[in-house]
Formats: sequence, C-alpha cells, structure tokens
Amino acid sequence: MLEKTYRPAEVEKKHYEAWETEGAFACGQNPDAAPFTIVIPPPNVTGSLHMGHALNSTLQDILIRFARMQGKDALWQPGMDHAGIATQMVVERQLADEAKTRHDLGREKFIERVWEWKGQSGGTITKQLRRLGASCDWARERFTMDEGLSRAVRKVFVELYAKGLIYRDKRLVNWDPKLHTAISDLEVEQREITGKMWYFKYPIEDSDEKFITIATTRPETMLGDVAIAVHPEDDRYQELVGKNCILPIVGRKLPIIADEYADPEKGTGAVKMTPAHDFNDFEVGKRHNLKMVNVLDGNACLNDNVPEAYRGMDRFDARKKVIAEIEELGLLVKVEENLMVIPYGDRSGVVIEPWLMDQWFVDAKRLAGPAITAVEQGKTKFVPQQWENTYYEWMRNIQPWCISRQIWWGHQIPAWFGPDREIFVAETEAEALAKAEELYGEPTALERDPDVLDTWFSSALWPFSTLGWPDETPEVQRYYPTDVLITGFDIIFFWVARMMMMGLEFMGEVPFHTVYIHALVRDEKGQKMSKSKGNIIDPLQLIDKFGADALRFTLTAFAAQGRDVKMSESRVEGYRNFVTKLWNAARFCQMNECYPVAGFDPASVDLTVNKWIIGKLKDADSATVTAIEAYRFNDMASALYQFTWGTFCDWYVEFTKPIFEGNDDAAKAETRATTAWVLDQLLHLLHPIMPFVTEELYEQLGDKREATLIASAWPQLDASLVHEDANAEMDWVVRLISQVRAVRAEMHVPPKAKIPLSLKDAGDKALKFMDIHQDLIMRLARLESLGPLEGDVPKGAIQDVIDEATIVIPFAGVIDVEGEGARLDKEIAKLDDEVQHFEKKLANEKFVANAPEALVEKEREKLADVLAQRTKMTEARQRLTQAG
RNA sequence: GGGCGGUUAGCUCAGUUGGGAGAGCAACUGGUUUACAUCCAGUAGGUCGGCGGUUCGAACCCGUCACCGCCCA
Repeated sequence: MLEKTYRPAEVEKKHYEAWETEGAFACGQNPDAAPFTIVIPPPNVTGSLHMGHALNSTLQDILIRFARMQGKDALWQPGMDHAGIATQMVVERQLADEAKTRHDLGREKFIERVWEWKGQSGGTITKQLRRLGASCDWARERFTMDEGLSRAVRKVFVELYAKGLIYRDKRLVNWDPKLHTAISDLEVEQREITGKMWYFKYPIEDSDEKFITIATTRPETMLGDVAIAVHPEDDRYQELVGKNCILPIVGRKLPIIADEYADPEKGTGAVKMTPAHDFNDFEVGKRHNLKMVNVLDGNACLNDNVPEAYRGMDRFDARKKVIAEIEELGLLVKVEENLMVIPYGDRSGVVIEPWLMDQWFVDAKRLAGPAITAVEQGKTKFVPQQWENTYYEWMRNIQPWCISRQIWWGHQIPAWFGPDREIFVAETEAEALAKAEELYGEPTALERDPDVLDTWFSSALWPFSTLGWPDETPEVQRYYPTDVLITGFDIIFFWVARMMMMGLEFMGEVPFHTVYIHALVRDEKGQKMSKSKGNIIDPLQLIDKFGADALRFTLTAFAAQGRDVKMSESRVEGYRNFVTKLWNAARFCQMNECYPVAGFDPASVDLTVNKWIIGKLKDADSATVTAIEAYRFNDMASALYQFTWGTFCDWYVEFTKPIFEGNDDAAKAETRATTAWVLDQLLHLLHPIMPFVTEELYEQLGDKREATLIASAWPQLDASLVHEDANAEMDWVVRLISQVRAVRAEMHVPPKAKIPLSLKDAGDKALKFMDIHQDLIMRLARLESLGPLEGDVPKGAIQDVIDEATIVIPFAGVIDVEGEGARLDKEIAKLDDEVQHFEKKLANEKFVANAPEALVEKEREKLADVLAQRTKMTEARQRLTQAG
C-alpha cells in the first residue's frame, strides 16, 4: 500500500542508485536503433549547481529520457572542463592560507596540488546533477584535462598552426594585472561608469599657436604618448599637422598627425596617441608607423620607460601625480565629468590593461566563414530562431582569438623555442627536437612555451573529443554529429560559436543540428541572481524541501521560449502539490483495486466513460509528443498538468466512484482495468519531467514488473482511440453537472442539501445520456432525483438551459424568487450581447462575401444556438414571474 | 550609437498560419460524505502599452511613439 504522503528524499536516492547500478543511463543498449546524442555543456570543475544548471540539465534530461523511451540509442555525454583561471585561483587561495604562493611550489608540484584538489573537492556538480535526476551516461564522464582530450587539444593546435590558422603575434591583449595573464575579449566585462575627462595643453614647437589641448580619461598613459592625432578635415588644426609638440613631464617630441580616428566632436578634437596602451591608438600607430612606448609592467605599475619619479608606481597613484604635476606646470585646462566604459576582468574584477605582448592567436575570421554558412544553410538551427542574429552578428565581426594564458593549470602549449627564438610546434617534445635537429644540423636544446591554452580552446572540441577523437572510435562514428546543444544565450559566443568552428574544421560536419537557447533564471523580482545581491536561490535546497520532481516540473513549466524564468519558492511549492496530487490519485487507484491487466486492449472497452478517458489520454500523449519535438517545454508541462489534474483527477476519478460502489461487476472490472492502464500510461508521459515519483509509482502499482519505467517504451496509442461520440456524451454530462453546481452555489442552495432535478424538453440524446449516467450525475451534482419533467414547471423553480433542454430544480418556498429573477436577467443580458455580436457580423455583407464559407456557416450555427438559448432562458424567466 | 526582446486579469505568464481573450497563483463565497485541506465546488477580475494604417474582421500583420530589459560598440 502506498504511504499516505510521498517522501521524495528516500525515493529519489533509491531509484537513482538503482538506475545507475543497472546501467539504465548507458548508451549502446539499442545498438540497432537510431542514436540520439546530447553533450552536456561542460560545467566548471570548480562549479556547484545553480539554477541555470538546473534548468539546463532538466531540459536535456527530458529530451534524453524521452528519446530513450522512444527506443532510440540515447547518449547524454557528461563531463567537466578544467576552468583554468578559476581552478588555479581556488588552489592559490588554499596555498595563501598556508602563506605560500604557487612559485614556492614550482610548476610541477603546483599542478600535482591542483589534481589533488580536484580529487577531493572538484566535481561536486556531478553529484548535484545526480540529485536533480540527470540521466547522464556517467561511465563515459570526461574531463578536458584527461589524456585523451589533451591529445585532441595538441593535435588541433599543431594542425591549425600548420595551416596558418594559429600564429604567434605581438599585439595588444587584455592583460589582467591581478591574475597576471592575458584573457580573451569575451572574458572582459565592459562596465559603464561616470569618470573624468582631463584637458591638458601640450606646448607646440615652432609655432604661433603656443599650445594644443588634448582631452584624456587616462592621464597616466600620457607618459607613453608618441603623437597627437587630429581629424584631417578639422579646420582648427590644419596648420598644426606635421608640426611637433612637446610632451610635458617627459619632454619627448610628439608629431601632430592627421587621422580619421580623431573625432572632432569629442573633447577638443585633438587626441593623444598611446599605441602601446589603447586598442584604437594601436591601429592608428600601425597606420602611421608610430613608436610603441610601453610604460607599464605586469602589475600595471609604471616601468623604466618613464621619468624616474614615476617608476614602480601603481597606475592610479601615477594618475594623481601626473595631474598634480600638470596642474603645477599650469597646463591643466579643465576637468569634466565623463560617461565612459571601462574594461574589467570577469574573474579578477580589476581594470584590464591593453598591453603589448607576444601571444598565440587563432585566426577566427577564417574559421568563422564555414560556421556562418552552416547556419545560413540550415545545417544547424537555433531555437528560438532569433538567436541566429546574435550568432551572425558576432561571427561576422569576429576578432583574432587570443588563446595563450600565463597560468600553469591547463594544456601547456605544444610549442618550443630554439636558442634563436625559432618556433617548433609539435605534438611531442621528441618531434620538436627532431625538427630542431633538422634545422640546426645538430641536437639542440629547446625551451617549451610555459603558457597554457584558454580553457575554451579545449571546450570547443568537446562534441568530438569526448567521443574519443582523434582516435577513430566507434563512438565518434556513431554519435557525431550530436543532435542538440542546450545552453543559455550568454554562452553562444563561448561555446556554440567555437564548437561550430572546430567541429566543421576537424570533423567536416556541424557538431549539432539544433541549438536550443533557454532563458536566464532570475529571482522572483526579475533580477539576475548574484552572490553580491544575496538573492541566489539554491536548487539543492529546493530539492531538499520539495523534491527534485517538483523543481523539475517548475522549471519545465516556465521554460517558455524567449522568456526569462522567474523563480521563487512558492512556485515550486505549487508544483510540489501537483506531485502530491498524482501520488494521491495513485493511492485512490490502489485502494480501489485498479491493477494493471496483462494484455489490456484500450480499443475494446464498452463503457463511455472509459472510452472517453482513453481518448483524452491519447490527446494528452499527442500534445506531449508534439511539444517535446518542437522544444516547447512549457506546453508539454501544461498539457500533462491539465490532463492529470483537470481531466483524470477532477472528472474521471469521480466518475469511477459510483461504478466501484455499484453492483455491476463487469463494469467494475472494465473500469478498474481502464483506470490502471490510463494511470500507467500517464506515468510514462510524465516520466521525462518527473522521473522519481513516476518510477516509484510504477514500481508500487505493478506486480513484479519486468522492467523499470526509465527503460520502458513510450506509449504507442492509435488515433482511433479518440471517440467523438464518447466526447460529446461526457462533455454533456460535465456541462450538466457544472451548471447545476454553479446554479446551486449562486442561489445559495446548501451544499449538503440533495435536490430534485428535472429536464424539460430534453431530446432523445439528452434523455439517453441522463439515463446512462444517472448515478454519477446524481452523485456529482448532489441530487435526490433525476428525470424528465412531468407536467408544468412548478412555482419558484430554479431554471437553467443546457442545449435544447431546460434544467428545472423545483425548490418551492426555499429559494429567493427575486434573486433567481435577477440571475436569469443577467444570463439573458449576456445572451443578448452575444446575439447582437453574431447578428451584426452576419449582417455585414462584406464579411459574408469575403470570409471563408465554412467560417460563415459556423457563425450562423452559433447565432442559431445563442438565439435558441435566449428563447429558452426568456421562457424560463417568464415562468418564474408567472409563478411568482 | 547599433541590434534583439518585452509591454495581455492584482502577480507570473500562455496565446504556432488574423475569425467571439486563457492558465497557474493571489482574491472572494462556500465546503472534509476516507485518494488528496499539499484538497474540493463556485465567483469575480482584462478599451491585450498609446496612436495611426492594412483588412469584412487585428492581442496577432505594417508604421510610429512611450516605457522596461538584455547584448554589442
């Protein structure tokens, strides 16, 4: 017997462990079936489950479980990425507690220490994904630093280098002065702030004009100025172009050059050029062959290229000193408030410095071409489609991708330098040495590049490296290209774009045919969740409190395309109630001995109620399948919610009660079998969203099942199970009961009172339905009698209209005649409005002429219905007055 | 500055080829006859952001404005 309440914690643990030990998640169980593959967007090894993961993983799990039940060879490939910077930071913090730095340990020991950390505390998220119910094929779990995946990284690097798609270059990069590494454009967060704009005047050499005034937001960089730029068509400065000015404090001569980059509208129209510290200036510098004067060191302190007084000073202290000195020199013109955008490191939170360095770059522009074409040709589709614009926008303006990082944790770049800085790129040191020997004519020692690759470089290979590439494994053959990538829009650039590029380059095929982009999970006020705001809702706490199924159902129900998900505890609580409802419905079935009957044939039932519920189940099945296939997760949730609660529990279960309590054994047997079967099918339909409670009920309700629900086949229901006649019949019964209930409530008939009910002018069908469903109508409408009206409508009877018939409730002396009159008047007024609406529409010749014939006909029928109803209602009203 | 998205019941949101506006929650009224008070029955609540246009007909298509959010520069 099912317990009185569902206990998610025990049940979840039990089934998850069983699934995992039985190998229920493993791919390859149906070697003859079509594969269906999802690679998980690898979470950081340092990460823990947040709402975004919970949503993301729930949706993936729904697709995977559905595919598995449909008999496909489902593979959900799990794993994590090594999160270079984040992980290194974690371990460095640990070392700091011991008053050590990574340099105290040395590279090798430090990396050992990171692996140690990973073994102990890394990968919490995979345990948490299990709590959520994620049916990943854990036996195939991969890590970007695994030997196999590292081999893939090396191979890709070497091949791209050979093709000229990876190169070493001296360029401005985003330098993080706290973490001491370069980072990519995507790892820089542009924050808008109100800062200051300082106006300095620089003295001019040999001119009538004494000064040229420039405006800058970064005074300290003036120490690295090498020119002044003005717009070629700016009349104010025509005569100065070609002359020199003198850089104050430093004393360097700066040429005044003409370049279109200078914006006459901005500041004074004259802009100082610091090519070693500004991306725009760098471009101008290249055009004009300007010197690059680097004035900063790796800590963003001033270096030896500046006057002595400034050396070693922090950039912000130097700024103050520059301003003070300029002011002292009488060269400060003014200071203004200025709205501007400042780059911050997304990991370190400090201001990023554009810094001139040798780094490795990927020629993303060339790789992007095929990746753009693939989407244009529909080889990969975005859902919702609007995200394709975002993808195109970024891909078409893609910049060289800086892939080298000055950290230790990650894939060390497979490049070696000779004594003359000649570069040897190879998969192994032996190969590099061989190449060197060939070049130098003798064995020559090489020095390996100490830098490692951007974590995203290895993530970009994920869809095929996890399957075993570069080896030609059966898995690569079978599961690549994968089917769907599910991720948030914030990841389009990081993963989607890069996986597309690498997939096309190395596999010759897109990595997935569909990219489903889900929304962001926010708090209930619509704010992004963040630690600093303290508004984080922890999915694990919700699971503890309400169960994983409730959380999953909530996320699914709110995963409407293109909308953010606003999460709050009360919503999860609401869907916990849904889980409880299902549990209790199952208890009802069990109490009434509804056990699955082997070989039950849904097409063979006789009773209308049973035909009807089977048809409704088929409708729910169709709606579910259609919704999943269109990635309309919220539609899926709502179809199942409606059927489970609104149809099965609210009506069907109530309909079965008089049967179970009656004496018709054949009817009882059929209804028991039907109820059991419908619930059983329903558990299948709900399983992808709510795997735990459904598996538990499946186990408890069946008698020694052969298989678990997770491994069961999706229902195959024939369209012929939907009976229009049964629908019409039960629809009439439902309407009759609803109307009687409404009238009772409105007329304040005591809920306990059993009342008589007669039908006036009922047609053959209505009489038949009334007869067949006598018991259940009487029970659900709380009647003492039910039958056709004999004689006239008695005085003071309550009346209502259902189709051609009039419901008559003789309740003489008890009801409030005035109130009943008012109620009927209101109904009649409502009908009047409707009549008018249709009459007006049909009187419009243009409507009749232009609208489709079928529609016009439908409108005519509706008018006729409404007219008839109004007549009936008016008659009822008259009878009431006459009687009163 | 460029791009994308949003504005529908008190709240959160559906509304898929344009054809009489829906759900859940909240509110209100009333209920425990053993599946379920984590419940049941019922009621009320909306010029679908504003203004124009197309159309016989617009929440839906077009234009425009307003406000909100996000991304990029």
